[in-house]
Amino acid sequence: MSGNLVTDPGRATELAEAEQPPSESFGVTPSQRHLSAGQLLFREGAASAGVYRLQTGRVRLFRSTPTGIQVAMHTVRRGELFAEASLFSARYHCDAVALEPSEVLVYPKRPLVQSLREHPERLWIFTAELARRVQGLRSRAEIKQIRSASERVLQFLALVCDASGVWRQEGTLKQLADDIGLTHEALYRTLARLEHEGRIVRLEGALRLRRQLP
Amino acid sequence: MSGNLVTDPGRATELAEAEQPPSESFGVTPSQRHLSAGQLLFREGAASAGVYRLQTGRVRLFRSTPTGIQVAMHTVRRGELFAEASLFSARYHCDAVALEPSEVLVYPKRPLVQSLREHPERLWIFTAELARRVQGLRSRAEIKQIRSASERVLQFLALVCDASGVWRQEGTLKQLADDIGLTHEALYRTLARLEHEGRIVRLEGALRLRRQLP
DNA sequence: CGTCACATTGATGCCTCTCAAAGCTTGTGG
DNA sequence: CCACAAGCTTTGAGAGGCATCAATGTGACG
Repeated sequence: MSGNLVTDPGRATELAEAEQPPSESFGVTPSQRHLSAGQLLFREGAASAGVYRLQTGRVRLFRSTPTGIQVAMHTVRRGELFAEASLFSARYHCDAVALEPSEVLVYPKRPLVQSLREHPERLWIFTAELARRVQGLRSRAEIKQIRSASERVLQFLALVCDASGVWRQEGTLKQLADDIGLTHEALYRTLARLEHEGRIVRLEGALRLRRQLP
Repeated sequence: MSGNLVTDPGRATELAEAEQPPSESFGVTPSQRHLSAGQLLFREGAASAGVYRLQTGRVRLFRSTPTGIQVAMHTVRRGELFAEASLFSARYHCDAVALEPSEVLVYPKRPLVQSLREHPERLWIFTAELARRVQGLRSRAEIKQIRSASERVLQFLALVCDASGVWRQEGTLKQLADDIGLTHEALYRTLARLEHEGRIVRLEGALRLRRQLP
């Protein structure tokens, strides 16, 4: 029944949102936009203009609360789609600010909505990407809930490694530390300890998880 | 263009996934299923049978990793839809186990996919719910990243309170502690301290955030 | 009235953050 | 080709904060 429109993201991609292939344009040709550090992309309450995909740099979503506090909602990662909810709402629900010089793709709202409406199979693909993102966010949240640094690292590796237990790092270990919510010092110490305990092996630009003996 | 199909979830619901109204059936009549504590709902690799909504109890999603470790992917909350990704995949990507006696609604896959395919407006609503969930998960993840217990509580309150700064608690404080990733002791202490410092007011079944003077 | 779960407070210890410093790699410019 | 800067990597010392264990109070419910 599902036929050729079924998209199976596979197992290894769930935490690797940032590594997804350029992916669909959903029938819309996006325009590119450059943001300098500190520049505002959109403001809470403004009419929603579209959906964005971050190509390079970093963008943070803020929300101003009734009591005047600014709450960070999310820090967008490279390759990630954001402000999807603006498709279903007339206005943005948060501010978006570039933390560094950044490049974003803009999918203008009207054409995108029209495209998704007129081509249900595109909407299906869009929905599939959202469902995948929900999965990824859930596992990420679960990982960050773990208190122990070593347990957190081990579970992260278990989740993203391939069949032979190897995880090939994309960026720096410092970035990894940030990803899993540790300071870089804590991560370095933890990796050193785990290797000393024989639970992982450190390779050139990669980590290998060793199967524990019972 | 978007017309009457646009669904605007509003501001206050983003962290309150569990409090969403019974919501759509997406054109499918779900069946109910009871799970006893420890019972397996579905297993990784099994043919995906449908999508679920947890009514009462607790369900946890696990994943067996290549190295044999079990990783907790997510703990489902009351009212939450889960296993949505199974719509786009032939097989489940994780195990689902009831932690307590639980009631789930089952939306069988075939009819649901057919319904969503034949009625794009239902798919649109389904997508909107997913987009909302992405928002909610993001803010929740951001909240949990905050180290300081008092900051975490304050940001949570700032995010979910109404215009007058009041948050009406739905369950127990113990549940709140679990939601925001604190032990209940730490939460009680934090609330006591925040009230003593004059930053919040504790009401009957509610908390009020006091606007800070500059 | 007894049980059970939530609410609250106390004492202790461990773990991670923080600050600090040094080695190492990479890139740039003179 | 060398020197310098910048960022990542690594290790050290100290402290603060939250988890943990423990005990008591309190309210609901049968």
